Amino acid sequence: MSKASDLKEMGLKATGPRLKILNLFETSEQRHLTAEEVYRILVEEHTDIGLATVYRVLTQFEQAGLLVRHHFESGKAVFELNQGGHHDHLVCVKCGKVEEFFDPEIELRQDAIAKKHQFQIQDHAMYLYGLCHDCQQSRIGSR
Amino acid sequence: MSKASDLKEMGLKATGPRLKILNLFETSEQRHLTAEEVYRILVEEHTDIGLATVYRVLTQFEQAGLLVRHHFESGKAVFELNQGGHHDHLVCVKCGKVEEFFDPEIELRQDAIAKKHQFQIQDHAMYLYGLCHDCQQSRIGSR
DNA sequence: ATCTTTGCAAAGAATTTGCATAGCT
DNA sequence: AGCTATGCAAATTCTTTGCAAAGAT
Repeated sequence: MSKASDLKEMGLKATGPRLKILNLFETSEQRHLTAEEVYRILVEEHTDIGLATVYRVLTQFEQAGLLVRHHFESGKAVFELNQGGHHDHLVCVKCGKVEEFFDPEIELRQDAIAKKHQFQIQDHAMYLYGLCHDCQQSRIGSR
Repeated sequence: MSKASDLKEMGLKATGPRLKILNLFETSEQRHLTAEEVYRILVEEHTDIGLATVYRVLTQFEQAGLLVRHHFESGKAVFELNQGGHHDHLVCVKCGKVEEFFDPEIELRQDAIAKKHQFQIQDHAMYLYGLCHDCQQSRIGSR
């Protein structure tokens, strides 16, 4: 019942679609999912939830701080569970794999830069795009 | 005639629309422009160029390495002149102002991280979102 | 003259919204 | 019961494409 009460605390009723989508993020081995991917997984699981609902729920969860929305260079929004700590991303442009990292040195430099520019930072993101280890081997179109 | 020959070198004919769009990026005080903004400026300048052409030319210029395309969190693509040196961005979430910076220390850390994760980096981007100096004063919705 | 580019309108992809029905509490 | 959430289809927003007419070399 913890999930249900989590939702209620943020003014969201504990409905089937919401619980399922939240559960999906908590159990999927892929931490980073697009709306379409969430939808497709739900459909495959015989769980019929409309795509519009997926979009609505993802947005609500983002506003509630449960999920974080990212904009990789694909044009589609990608969501991941907000587990507190900030981190940045390595994105494989070939297979789509995403790895996370956190570098305190970079964070410090960011703060210093913001101060120098008199910017009051609210959020920040860093993306490194390239080929992951696996995709460096077979250079010609695997995937 | 330099601009025209620049274009020809990359296999693009030196047409009016292309020269005008290139010139716009070279002279506008706003370095970062969306396709719509380019289109709007051209329309205001009595220069009638179709929106589709703006999109096509921007994409061609990006592929030719003349422009760089960014995806800030807005959902719209933003273009800027490629002047060689890589740099990152501070983006004001209130007024939209964009400031650029380059930090060698951060670049070094990024390389180290990529190596550790065995990623072969092709591109990278860092965005700091927040309030610029001007927008910190009047906290309640200017613009 | 030939091959490229443009404009317009239509098509597409991602996401949002209106509204009647179904679901929580 | 009463108010919120969902599903579906239509609407939006950003961007791309097809095709005939105009432009560049």
